[in-house]
Amino acid sequence: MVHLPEQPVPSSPAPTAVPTSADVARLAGVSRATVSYVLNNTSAVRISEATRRRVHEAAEELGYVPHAAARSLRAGHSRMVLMPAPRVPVGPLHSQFFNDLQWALGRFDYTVVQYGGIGLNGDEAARAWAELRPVAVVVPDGGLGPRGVHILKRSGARAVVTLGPERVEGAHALLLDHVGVGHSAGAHLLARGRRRIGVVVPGEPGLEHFSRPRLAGVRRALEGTGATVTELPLTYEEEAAARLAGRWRSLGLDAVFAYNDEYAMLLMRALLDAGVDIPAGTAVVGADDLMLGRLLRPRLSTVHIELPSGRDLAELVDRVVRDPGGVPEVHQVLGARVVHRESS
Amino acid sequence: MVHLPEQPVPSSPAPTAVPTSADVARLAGVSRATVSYVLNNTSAVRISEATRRRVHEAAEELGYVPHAAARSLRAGHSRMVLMPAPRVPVGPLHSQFFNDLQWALGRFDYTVVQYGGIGLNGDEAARAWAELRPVAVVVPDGGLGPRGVHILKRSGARAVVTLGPERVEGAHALLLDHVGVGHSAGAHLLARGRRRIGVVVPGEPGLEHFSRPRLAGVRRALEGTGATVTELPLTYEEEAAARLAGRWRSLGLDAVFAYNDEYAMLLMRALLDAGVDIPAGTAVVGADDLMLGRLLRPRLSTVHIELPSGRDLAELVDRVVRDPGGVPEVHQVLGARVVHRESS
DNA sequence: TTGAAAGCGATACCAA
DNA sequence: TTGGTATCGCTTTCAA
Repeated sequence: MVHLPEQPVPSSPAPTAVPTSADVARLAGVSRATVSYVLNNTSAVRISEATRRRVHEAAEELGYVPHAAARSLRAGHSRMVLMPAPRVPVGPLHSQFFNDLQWALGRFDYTVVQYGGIGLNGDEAARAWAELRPVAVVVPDGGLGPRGVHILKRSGARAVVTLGPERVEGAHALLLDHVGVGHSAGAHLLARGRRRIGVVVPGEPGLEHFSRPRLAGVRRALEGTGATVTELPLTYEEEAAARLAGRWRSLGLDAVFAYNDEYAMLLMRALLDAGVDIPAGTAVVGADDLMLGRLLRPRLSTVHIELPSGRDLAELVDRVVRDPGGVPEVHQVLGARVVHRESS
Repeated sequence: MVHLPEQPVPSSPAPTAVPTSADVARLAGVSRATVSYVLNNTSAVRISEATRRRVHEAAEELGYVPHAAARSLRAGHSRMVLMPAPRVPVGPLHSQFFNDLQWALGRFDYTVVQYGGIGLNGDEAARAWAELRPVAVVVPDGGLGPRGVHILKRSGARAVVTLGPERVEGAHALLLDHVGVGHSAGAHLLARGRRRIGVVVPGEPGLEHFSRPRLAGVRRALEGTGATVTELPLTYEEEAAARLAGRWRSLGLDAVFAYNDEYAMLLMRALLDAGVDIPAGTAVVGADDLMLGRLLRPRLSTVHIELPSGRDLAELVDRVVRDPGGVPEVHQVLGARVVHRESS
């Protein structure tokens, strides 16, 4: 490819290059060093008030904004915390969590960047993230293996924290115990006298990381009780739910753990439309404890999930960044407890 | 602050510094230039197969990952598209849109970064974004003024696209016509014979950018018809909805536009619990056309909102980046159309 | 109090 | 085919 000279046809009013500290220095009639001192309020050096003013005015006039890449290149480190964007449609819980985390890390003077490594998988993605030289990486779902962790650390990441169902060698882990979610639901249904329990498994790709452990949890809760588990594949569509509801009686189930509240709402609607009595005929339990569960009739029983607070995670990140030497910590952070309402 | 020598107490197995292309060159016994040629597959230069292999092996062995900041510093530009994270809790529509956009821009070989300028406001935020020297910026809600646009452009952003209810001087705009959303709802309710129309205004801060125009749209639809508009402040809580429903009869309304589907669900539940007949007594219309609306009984009428496709926006961004000279484009991108179901 | 200059990591020109 | 080297923008030591 041939690079033409910059701005072959200057169509903008002022196709001027973006101002650098050298430009500011020139305009203020000082050296670049002085500009840096003034703009960063370097305390180790005293600059006369007059010079200060001149520099500030020059910077203002030029619309000077420092170049973050150059700065961190020089500094040898940044305060960027990278959080790869999850590739599955994220629920309100997750959004909320991300906002919290962002805010909390901001309090520690970190900058959170959400970066989409779409299309990349495994180590490819880790490499792409490593190029940004983040000081820490918080990885939501299971898209990172031990090799990825190694790559990130090798590239200077002082903290790698995974946030998912299982720990990853070398990284600190906040274990989101989805098995426990399923287990709670299963135990609850069992305690309510249910014996033939369906478990919704979303058909949407990318949700296996959550749905598999939840299913396993139900299984575990039912072990040795004689109660049975039936997998119920279901995509998030009305027709799919209607089809499932249509053959409900033939399934002979007396309860269903519907993966989460949204699937529960979908399925419950279809079941009611099909004349299934809830909870008398079939008990329904969701998960996530969203507002909508309280608005349904019958009110939806659900598994309340306690995500780690953004503050806690931010503190962990900061602690590890300051002392990266320690042994990877593993925290169980997902408190699962059943909120019993009317549907079970 | 005193900088101790790196790694005072090497607790990790190999506290080695992060490898640079110079390290790779040394290990492979070639120059840094050669390393660069090989790793970037520079076509303008031919490197012997043997050298290629040595370089690749060295890079592999060291776990070398290029330094994005250094690269873009040298190159003088990056392909980063910055999208400031919205500061309000984002709905499923928005998440979906962001994912689309990310994917679509990825097709053009851009990299999307979502950056949280939490706590900063106005020009402060713009300056923070400008420090990253993105080639383009896509700003979701109204957090950017003409000054901000100027700062970004001055810092090398070739495309600034706002995505919100009103255009911003100097930036390309995708006008999300929330007035039209309200207008559709109002016109629909009017056509259904309703005359005293309530409009829910969410109490949550940060939603005014959307709720005000929607309200204004309803007002406009009713102009000169004799029908009346009543503002209904409502926070997203069951108790608030119950209180509102409790004084419903005294309000004397025969219809309500509930801001969006989620607020509609909340309010509709409260109204039904209070014995209000829907739609006979009061018609309810939501917006966003979420799945949940179809699952409610009565089925929720809603305003379907057509967001711009990620592809379209990506194309706009790419086009403007390639030719930044043009006059800012303004696109109406929000197709609003009523989906009539049972609640109205 | 200010300036000159080295250097962070990668790339691309020009020589060899 | 490969290597030396200037350069991007910024910070920071060292000298003046």
